[in-house]
Amino acid sequence: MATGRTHRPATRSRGIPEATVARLPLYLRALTALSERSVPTVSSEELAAAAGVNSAKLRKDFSYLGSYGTRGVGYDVEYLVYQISRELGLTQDWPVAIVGIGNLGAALANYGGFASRGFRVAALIDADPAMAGTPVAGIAVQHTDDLDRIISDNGVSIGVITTPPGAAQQVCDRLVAAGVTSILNFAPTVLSVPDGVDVRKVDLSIELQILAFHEQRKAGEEAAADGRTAVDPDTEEAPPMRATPAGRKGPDGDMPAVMPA
Amino acid sequence: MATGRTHRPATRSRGIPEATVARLPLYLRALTALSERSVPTVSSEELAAAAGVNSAKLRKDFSYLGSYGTRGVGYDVEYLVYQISRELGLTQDWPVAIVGIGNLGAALANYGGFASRGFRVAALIDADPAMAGTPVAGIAVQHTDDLDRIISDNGVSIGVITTPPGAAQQVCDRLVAAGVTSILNFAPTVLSVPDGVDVRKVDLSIELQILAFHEQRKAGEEAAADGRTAVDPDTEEAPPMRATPAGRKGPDGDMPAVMPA
DNA sequence: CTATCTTTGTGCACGCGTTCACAAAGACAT
DNA sequence: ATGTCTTTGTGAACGCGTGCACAAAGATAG
Repeated sequence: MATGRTHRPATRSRGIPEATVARLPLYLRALTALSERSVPTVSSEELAAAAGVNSAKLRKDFSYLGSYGTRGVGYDVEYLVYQISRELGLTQDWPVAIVGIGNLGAALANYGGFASRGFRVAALIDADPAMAGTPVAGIAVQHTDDLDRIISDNGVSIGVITTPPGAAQQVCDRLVAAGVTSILNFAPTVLSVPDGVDVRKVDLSIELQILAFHEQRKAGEEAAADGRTAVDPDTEEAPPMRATPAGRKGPDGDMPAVMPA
Repeated sequence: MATGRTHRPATRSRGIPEATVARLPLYLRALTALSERSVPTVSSEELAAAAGVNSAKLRKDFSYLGSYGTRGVGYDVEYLVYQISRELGLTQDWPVAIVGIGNLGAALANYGGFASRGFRVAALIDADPAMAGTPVAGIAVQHTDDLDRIISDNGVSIGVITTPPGAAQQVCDRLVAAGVTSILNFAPTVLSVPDGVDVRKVDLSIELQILAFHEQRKAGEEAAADGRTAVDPDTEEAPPMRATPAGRKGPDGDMPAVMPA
């Protein structure tokens, strides 16, 4: 830039769209790969392809961070890596606590991708007294009773919940009370938290159900296109009408057969 | 290639918005809980609260499925459970194959929430010959060489990828070639697939980075509100200017120090 | 049957995010 | 210096999703 404009356009900094924030890690990953291959610069077109997004979208996203590109050339890889890292807050250390060391919790503790970007598994917490002291991924599991102290002592502000659904809200409350203000929830439960606390949820079951919806739709369309009997759910109707006013579902649990008058 | 076609107006079927589809599993979960408590009917207000959404949004979502409520009363729980299950395609069996039986893959195989809704782990596949035959979650792991046959024999149309990032695209290609049309990707990679194949990604690292962004922002605002030195990233500037035109990042891997003229 | 009360279903307006399309900016060659 | 060529940065239009607010529908009571 001619005038070396490194200053924010006033209130612009607070206005990074959420959708853009969600894509920054994607760009960062692609840029890191380029960096490792010692590629000095990339065009928006190339980077967009690597990140799997539209190039116009990418340019607009970067424009929110400031103008870090050079027209006619592209973006400097190393510089962008730094800028995005800084914007995402990855230049600092983020101690993370995982609560609920079952199959999933243990897998996450062992997951390499975790530590790779400034996130450090600072503590593993479980409600089972028998697990206390057991090392998982090289870290001794601690008991829930000490949750408060553990969070405080380690300065944890990001908590990961991998408990059974029944315990999630309670654990969440305790984490928040202890000072955690960001939560990544793997339990299939809707967590309620006070203002100022961010919750992001990862739900395998929901993802699969969304895929199933599209899968079913594809199957229906395909059958229709083949001239065969459509399997389209809207055509297939024949829903279960009322059985008995007090009818309950069977022990199976998922195939009801009741409907109001 | 990725340019794809433009003649796909998002959701084409009976016009159920994608955002609505993503919420249906949420409603279903809340409804199932009510069903287990033998609650006969719910109002949109109650159900919305249980699902953590706005009641108007919920009503509008349901309106896309048809009018299944009764004014002045609410919705019949059992009936709604069935309607949503049917719409999502959960009344049928979905055999799922998990490829990459490491920490995460094994955890998923053991995850109970998987089988709970019509999804059945039909096969576990791994590239390590030493794992072949080893039972995980009661299922013998099979070798990647037989991927094609395994998918076909079990009629798998949904695949879950939990391999290291380097192998993900290759595994994806093989799954698609074998007939899989829906993929749930846990590997931190952008998968490219032909039209007609749906991919959903679950990325722990990205979720954490998004949380870190907001966490950093909160910390900055709080500091500013306290009248102390702001930690606002845009104020903190002092970016790394050019080092040497050929300067590369250190072995550490994340703190570059280069910038173009 | 009429009146009142509850709750659904939806028309409408608004805001966010995406995409197009192009002018401006800079590199590079002559 | 001038011209050409490449690529960024962004104004503007568009479409989707959200939430308000209310009329219509039905239950319920008298």
